[in-house]
Amino acid sequence: MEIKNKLYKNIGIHVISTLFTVDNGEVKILLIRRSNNPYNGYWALPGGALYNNELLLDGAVRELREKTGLSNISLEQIGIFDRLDRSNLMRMIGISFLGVIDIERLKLERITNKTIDADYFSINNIPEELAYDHREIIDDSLNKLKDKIVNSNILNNLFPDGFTLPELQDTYETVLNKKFDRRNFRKKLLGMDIIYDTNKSKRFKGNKPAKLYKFKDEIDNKNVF
Amino acid sequence: MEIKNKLYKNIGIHVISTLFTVDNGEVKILLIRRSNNPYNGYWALPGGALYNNELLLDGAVRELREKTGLSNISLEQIGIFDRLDRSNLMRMIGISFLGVIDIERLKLERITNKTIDADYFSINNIPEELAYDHREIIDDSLNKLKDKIVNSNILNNLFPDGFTLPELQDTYETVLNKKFDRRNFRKKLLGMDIIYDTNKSKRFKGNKPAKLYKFKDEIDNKNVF
DNA sequence: CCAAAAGTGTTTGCGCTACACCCATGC
DNA sequence: GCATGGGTGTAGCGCAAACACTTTTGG
Repeated sequence: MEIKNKLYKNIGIHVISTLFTVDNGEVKILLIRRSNNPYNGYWALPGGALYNNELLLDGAVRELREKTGLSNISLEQIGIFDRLDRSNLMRMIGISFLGVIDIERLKLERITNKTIDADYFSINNIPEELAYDHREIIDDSLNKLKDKIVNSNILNNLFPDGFTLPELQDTYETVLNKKFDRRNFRKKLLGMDIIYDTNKSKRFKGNKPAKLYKFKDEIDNKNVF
Repeated sequence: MEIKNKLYKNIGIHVISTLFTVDNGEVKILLIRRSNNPYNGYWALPGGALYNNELLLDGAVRELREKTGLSNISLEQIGIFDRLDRSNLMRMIGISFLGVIDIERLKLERITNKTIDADYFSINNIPEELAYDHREIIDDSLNKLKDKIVNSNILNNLFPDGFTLPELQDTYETVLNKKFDRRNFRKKLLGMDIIYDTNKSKRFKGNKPAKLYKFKDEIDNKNVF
């Protein structure tokens, strides 16, 4: 059976990822510089067109790998962007994804991947003009990130070896832009049955070592804040 | 500029709506019976293919009108379904919408619209075999509905003239499948600054009239339960 | 022994829960 | 005046917020 109606043709899907890290008291995201048209030379979120034989998540993962060299990133679908003029090539529906990665890996990948310019930017210092509607996607993704960190274990991706409670508290404070009492924070996290002790500890320069924790696999339906 | 890569062609978008009502202690949804292939004769959610020159929400509204005669329905985008075999015609990405409507309107439309068979079904008594992945979409939509009723004013659509607090409580109890204490329910709702008195009241057969309330326009960031 | 950050308990107040009686209306 | 469902107040409990000192380590 052949599609006749022209109104049903020439639609495509963009899969676009916002990869967050938290570093030095700032939320940062990964951007790449586009090397072809449209928006040649503009900074943009990593992403591209979905193949007609691939799942959305697979497409997002593939595009992230092709554009940045990063693999083994856990992404989640979070938004849809459908403005008619998103792309001037043909009608493109944008489907956005969110991921979290530790800063060390982000730095490393930025250097080793030669094929395209890539860098990470503080959320408060993003280039003025981004490709497509990526500025809008970033704003939406940041809001979704704020939800995710309080009701999922997504922050495990920021701390591959586990986090100390002070580190975790700093992360919450940075992303949510809010301060917490240290004792209440510990009590809450330890009392919620959502993290576990890895029996390892971490030492910063010159003081008492702190225990390393990780989020449990299943913490759904629990809200940290 | 012409799209060359075949992998970028032959993708389409389905916009699909789940329209909920609550009636007689049951959650019900609107289904239509398909009158052409694929899935000819199957019950299905109202929906269809997006045009390449229309917004997703506009497409969902249009399809709902074309398939059921219903207009002036407020819909919200809530999910994405991307299985490769969703449709055998071509690759179709399903984008789902949710709406709430009062039972009287649903009954009326079902009768007046002659062009296609339509009916509403209790969520506990849905036809075994639905078209496409619509069973999956319904299950997802019901979960989203449970979220929406506790943190948005979506239930205004179920009560166009306002609701009495006992009516509202019944609705919550039906959808969430949970019981609440009447006094605590009233205290909570009245104390949250999310509903207002319409200065009208409603009388059921033979007893004290109850005040009619409506949700305020902006109740974001407040969770009823 | 000093600096720096980790770790720990108690008190207070507020919001949620549990619970029983009076009120307005139609018939 | 009675049946039906609407409307109201209070006491106890558990969770969250506020708050300051001790411990461990490296230098």
